[in-house]
Amino acid sequence: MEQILDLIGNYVSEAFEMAGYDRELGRVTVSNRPDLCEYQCNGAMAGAKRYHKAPLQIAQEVAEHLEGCDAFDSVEAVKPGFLNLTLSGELLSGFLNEMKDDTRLGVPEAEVRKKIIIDYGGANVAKPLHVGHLRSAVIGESIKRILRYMGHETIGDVHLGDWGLQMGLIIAQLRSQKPDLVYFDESYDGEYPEEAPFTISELEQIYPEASRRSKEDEAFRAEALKATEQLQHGNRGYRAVWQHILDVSVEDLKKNYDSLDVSFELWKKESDAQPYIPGLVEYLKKEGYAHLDQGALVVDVAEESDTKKIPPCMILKSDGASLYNTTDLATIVMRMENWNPDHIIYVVDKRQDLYFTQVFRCARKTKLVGDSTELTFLGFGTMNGRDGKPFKTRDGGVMRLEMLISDINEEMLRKILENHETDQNEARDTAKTVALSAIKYGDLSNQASKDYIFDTDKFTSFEGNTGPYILYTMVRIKSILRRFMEESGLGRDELDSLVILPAADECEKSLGLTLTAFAPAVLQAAGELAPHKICGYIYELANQFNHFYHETKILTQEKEAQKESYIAQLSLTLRVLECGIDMLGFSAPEKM
RNA sequence: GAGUCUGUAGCUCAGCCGGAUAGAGCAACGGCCUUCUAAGCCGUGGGUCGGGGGUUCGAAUCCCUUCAGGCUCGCCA
Repeated sequence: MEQILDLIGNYVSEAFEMAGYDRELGRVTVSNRPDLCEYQCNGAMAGAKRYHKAPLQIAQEVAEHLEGCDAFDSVEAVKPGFLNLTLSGELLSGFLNEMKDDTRLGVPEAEVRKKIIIDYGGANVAKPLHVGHLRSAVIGESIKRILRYMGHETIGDVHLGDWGLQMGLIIAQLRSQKPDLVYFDESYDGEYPEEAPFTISELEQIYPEASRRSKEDEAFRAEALKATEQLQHGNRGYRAVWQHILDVSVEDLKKNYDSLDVSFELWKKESDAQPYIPGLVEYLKKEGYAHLDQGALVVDVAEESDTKKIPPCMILKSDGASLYNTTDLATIVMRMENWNPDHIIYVVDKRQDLYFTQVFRCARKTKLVGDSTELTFLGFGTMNGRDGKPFKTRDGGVMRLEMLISDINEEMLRKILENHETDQNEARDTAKTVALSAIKYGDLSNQASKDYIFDTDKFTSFEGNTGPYILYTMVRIKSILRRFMEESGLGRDELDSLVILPAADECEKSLGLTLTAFAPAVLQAAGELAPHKICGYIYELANQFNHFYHETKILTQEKEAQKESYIAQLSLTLRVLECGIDMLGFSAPEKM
């Protein structure tokens, strides 16, 4: 369906044309002075120079042509040359009725359906998720959902870190702790046990211990390096241990991501890209893209327009070993070969900006990706504590994501039980739902690229611009709709066949106008990969509803048609909110 | 040192591809629950948009400069 601004703009453009001006000047925007009008057109001022006329005069001429136009209740040409527009109630209600009958709620589908891989999560095997992983998961999931709503084919890939020295460290450490395990018996040639020789919590202790040890124990470090190499060259026992590490970790990671309502279509790993490396290196050498520099194999990626020197993209270290760059390039090769995406989006810490610039340039220069494939680095800022420094536990350690979530869950449960007498189990479920909204909304309502302060007190206080406020608003609507359905006998879907009448008063009209702004908000969020635009919109809509709710008696409305109109509008409001929070990655409870 | 990002109310943030009186939330203060969930609504106070130039009819927004802070700058990921 048509966008509201286009719909209005057509009338105004028509008027510009009739008055003898370029119809392009008739572009309409939402008013930034709601006290004066609902929509505005600044075209008269933009065209003043071109037509050597006072802007106000142009505006007046255009206004004359709009006189009697039934799309507007009023059209005014004012001061410098603004055209102030107030929509007619009929046009608005007509639009809303069309919107509620549209399964897409008025949001146009992307003109070209693209295949988009979103690389987010950033999890590593054998290491617990910590708060630093929160942003990538939450933002990536939301981006994926927004793009999916736009009609794109989206593929989320967790791109697990399961390769390199970290694996060797774990194996070496395990070997020194439990040397008797069959995996370390080189003469053993039977089947290895199905059961892993460690639990996830043991595994999570092994890595930090190994990491610490490698820094002070040279011999141990050498051992770990050797183990890494042997693993990569197919040592049977090490492979089996590695597989156990993977299995145990992935199971645990899935559990954690589940609790965040974050899911991945692909659980590809760095190791999956390794087979592509030899061919990649060969190709880069053969085509003359790569050359040796200080013993390392590199591809130059500097460009003339650079404002500073961009270092070359390193393919192989001087000792011949591959590195992160190599794996990332190989992953691109793998993705192109298997999925041939139109777009790959990396949701990664913004500190990796320069690094990804190198990788992207390299991939493009060496034609690993074609011109039709877009590569985007979506860098996010650091999640800080209230002191403005990276978020830590009270004693200064790295906080596990699990802890953060359970802290917020508990706090939320406490508040729910404090406010209402409810069933414990029900309250627990509700608390989880609300807590998730608090965490996700708290993150997503900030611009992704900026650092933000994760203030536990603020997020759990759920007042103002927070996830819980949005959910509370939705619960209020659900409650009204539930009662209406009980008394009318109508089902949830049937509510949407009720007709929305022209607004009876100002606050109802405001709500309606805000509803029409859904599509532009989604389009902007999708275009800019900016979930915070969805948050901003949803918050505004929740505000408008709460205002309307306060002013209007809905269920006790005597005129049946009016009541039904209210209900239809509330139902639409709820659907928009549900759609919005779904794009953010959380959902609303029935009660709270 | 170079590059880059950020600087908006006491605090946390929107607004930034130029438009009318710079917006929210928190905190402070004052109202509103016999009536659809008060986790709500309404109101008051609070800003030289870091500073200085410039472009423009018009600048928080664009350009230059300056100050302050963060981050990055080839064999880590």
